[in-house]
Amino acid sequence: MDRLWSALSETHRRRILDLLRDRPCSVTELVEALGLAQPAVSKHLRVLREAGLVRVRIEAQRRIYSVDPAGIRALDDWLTPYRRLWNERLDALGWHLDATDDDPGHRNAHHDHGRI
Amino acid sequence: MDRLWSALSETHRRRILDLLRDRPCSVTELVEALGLAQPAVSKHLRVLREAGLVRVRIEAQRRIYSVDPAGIRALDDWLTPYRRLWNERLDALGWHLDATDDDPGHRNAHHDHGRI
DNA sequence: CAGGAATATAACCACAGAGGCATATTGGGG
DNA sequence: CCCCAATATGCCTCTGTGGTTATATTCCTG
Repeated sequence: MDRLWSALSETHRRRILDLLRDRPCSVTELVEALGLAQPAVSKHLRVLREAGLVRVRIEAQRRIYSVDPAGIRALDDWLTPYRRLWNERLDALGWHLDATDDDPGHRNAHHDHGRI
Repeated sequence: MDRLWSALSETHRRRILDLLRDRPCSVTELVEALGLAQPAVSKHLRVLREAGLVRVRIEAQRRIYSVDPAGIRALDDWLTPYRRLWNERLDALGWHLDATDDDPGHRNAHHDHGRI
């Protein structure tokens, strides 16, 4: 878990994920997109790989990297218990009940946060 | 956004969030729970606050900290475009459709991941 | 109003990690 | 088989940051 977070804490690595979300890329492509030296990018990719956030497919001398859903999944799992929390608070405070809400039934739940 | 991730990259800070998710706590309570020195905890709390992850309520000399949904919300938003991705991959590969799935209707859904 | 409890801030130290350059490695093409 | 292209790894440096101790601040209590 620690690896996951520390991998994601870096701007360039999040940028890499953004790029890979679009389409799988070779290292060279990423180097060009990021404006970093190639070794730096390779290192970032290593970190991302060890965190379960990207995968490699070897294709001749090219390494084609793509997002590994496992890592994202882990992050989502971590987030789950908190999501409940912010749903409660949102309607408790009468905030923006926008359309991005996945779970429409929840906002009507009787929120008795009795322990506070 | 950078602040958010760097705040979350630290184990103790994530632990603090875990604790606060249960109930709001004073600094001293957190100090005891974490086994860290008080100044260290105060610094972590500062970082979490500036990242929009916790809030403070002043109560006499006590500072009562609690989770600020805003930060969690931001993280969730970041995750959104990726969630689509791993949904596609999961059923494309016929992976573990375990019981942790929040959305029971989904696993039976006819998964036409037409765009990949 | 003095004393102490609760918390924040400052100064300092130590270590992790991000970046750069040089080099090793691997695979393909002439 | 040799050379080049693509990528990884090693080594070094430097900045960022987490931890500690000491001190400032704030507010209740006797």
